[in-house]
Amino acid sequence: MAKQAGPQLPAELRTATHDFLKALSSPTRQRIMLLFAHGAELSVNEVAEQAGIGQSTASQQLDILRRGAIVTSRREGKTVLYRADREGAAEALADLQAYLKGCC
Amino acid sequence: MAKQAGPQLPAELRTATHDFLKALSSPTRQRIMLLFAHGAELSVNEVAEQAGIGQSTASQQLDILRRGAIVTSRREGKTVLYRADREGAAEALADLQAYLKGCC
DNA sequence: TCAACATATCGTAATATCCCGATAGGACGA
DNA sequence: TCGTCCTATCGGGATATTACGATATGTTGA
Repeated sequence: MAKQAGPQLPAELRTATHDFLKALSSPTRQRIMLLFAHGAELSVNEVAEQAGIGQSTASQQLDILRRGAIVTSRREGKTVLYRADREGAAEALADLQAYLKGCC
Repeated sequence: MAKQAGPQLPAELRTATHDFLKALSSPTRQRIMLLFAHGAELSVNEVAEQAGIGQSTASQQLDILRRGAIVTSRREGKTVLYRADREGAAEALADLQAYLKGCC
C-alpha cells in the first residue's frame, strides 16, 4: 500500500521558503538582519535609525522579513519589538537544502 | 585593551551569496532549476520549451542562474548545455547558513 | 563562402519593488 | 477624554525586474 517509496520529485519550494528567499534577497533587508545579531530586540524606530532608512520603510521591510519567517515581533507597550526568528530561519534553510538536493 | 579578537561580526553576505539568493527568489527560475533534477543537462531551447518561456527569456534567466553559481554551462557544438552546479549551490548554502548563524 | 541552426543581445512595454512623506490607528499617561 | 508617542498604512515617483519579439553573434556542415 502505500505510496511506496519515494518522495518522488524533489518537490517545489514551499511558499514560505519563497518568501524567505525574497526577504533575504535585498541588501537593505540583509543589513537589517545584521542588527539582530546576538539576539537583539529592536523597535521599528531603532531599526530605521540604525539601518539609515525612514520609519515607514523600516516598518514595511520588517513586515516582509516577518512574512519570510526570519523575524518575529511582539508588542511592548507602545512599541513593537522585533527579533530574529531562529526557528523559522532554520526551517526555511532546511527546506531550501532539500530543494537544492533535488535539483543540484 | 585592544579591540579583542574574535571572529568579530558574523560578517555580511558575500556578493556571490546575494546573487544566489536573488537567482532563486524568482518562481520562474525556481521552475527552471527543477528541470535540472537528477543531473540533467539541457540546452537553452529545451529549457525554454519545458519551462514554457521564450528563448531569449530562457537565455537571460539562465545567465542570472549562472551568475548565482547555481548552474554551469558548456558548449557542445552549436548548443550550450546547462546543468546544476552542485558545488556552487553548496557553497552559497554554507555561506547563507553562516550568515544566519550570525543574526538568527 | 554561404545557409541553417542555436544562443546571446537589444529595445520595449508591463509590472513589481524600493523608499519616501503624509496620515491613520493603537497604547499609554495626565 | 485628550495629547503624545510609536507603528502601520496610504499614495506616489524613481528604479528594477520580467518577458517578449526582433536582431546580432557564433558554430557547423555543404
